[in-house]
Amino acid sequence: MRFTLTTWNINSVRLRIDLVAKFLKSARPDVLCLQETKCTDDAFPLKRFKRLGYEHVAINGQKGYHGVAIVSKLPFEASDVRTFCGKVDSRHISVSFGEKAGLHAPLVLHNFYVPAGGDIPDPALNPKFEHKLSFLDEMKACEPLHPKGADRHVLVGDLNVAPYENDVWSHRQLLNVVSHTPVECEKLLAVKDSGGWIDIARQRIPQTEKVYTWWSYRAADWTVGNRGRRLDHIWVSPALENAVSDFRITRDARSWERPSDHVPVTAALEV
DNA sequence: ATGGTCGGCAACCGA
Repeated sequence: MRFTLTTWNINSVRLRIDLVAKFLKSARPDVLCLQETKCTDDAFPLKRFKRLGYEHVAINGQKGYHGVAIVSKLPFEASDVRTFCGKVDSRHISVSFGEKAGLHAPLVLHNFYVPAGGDIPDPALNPKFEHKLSFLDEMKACEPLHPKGADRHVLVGDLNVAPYENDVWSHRQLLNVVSHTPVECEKLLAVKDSGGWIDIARQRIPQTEKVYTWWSYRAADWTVGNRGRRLDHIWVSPALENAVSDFRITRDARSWERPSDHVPVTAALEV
């Protein structure tokens, strides 16, 4: 069975619901993981998703900030929410798929929105950067993010870190810019390695090739110089390493009308 | 070298 999923930081699901609909009508992933929905659960545009054929929805929203959701054509067995760093921020939601979705074995999907970390890359001066580093440390220590041998787990989201040299437009110029500083890159890779996760973008695209999923709003023309970063990730557990049959970044979405600064990232898994 | 733009929500905060 082919299982397709997309992760997309939508930067307000209510404002951009028409863009989401446009994407879903064309790409038709089984599952869409959203970050920065920026609304409470009762304000989430449920009906619109249901009309689009995404009847199964798990939401962890909050007013004005953050917020994550998983919308799906396939039914879940269960969903769960975790908190990090002793805050109530809505930055995680997970669901499990199984028999109801037609799967012969369970598949667990985690959707994360890691703190951006503010501007100053010094945890002593910037509490937001300190929060980001602590969040990554807690992810590393989080037992459910350590899949065992045959576990079929997927972790996606806006992880707000571009860990490798060619995940940013200029490694040299971004070394001291939050999202690509050595300390946070090391911590993100420690999360990945502690769970044995496989970063499927880099499984499928050579490390020598530039790959981006985000382009800043702070440029008159985002295409000039192609100054992007790879902040959005899809990781799979070792049991799914050979199950990945497709990976794509919908770069066009950055030029849609009133776009998010992030674009959809999609994978297909043979499960 | 610096500042540049968004969205939420109604003055700035977070990104």
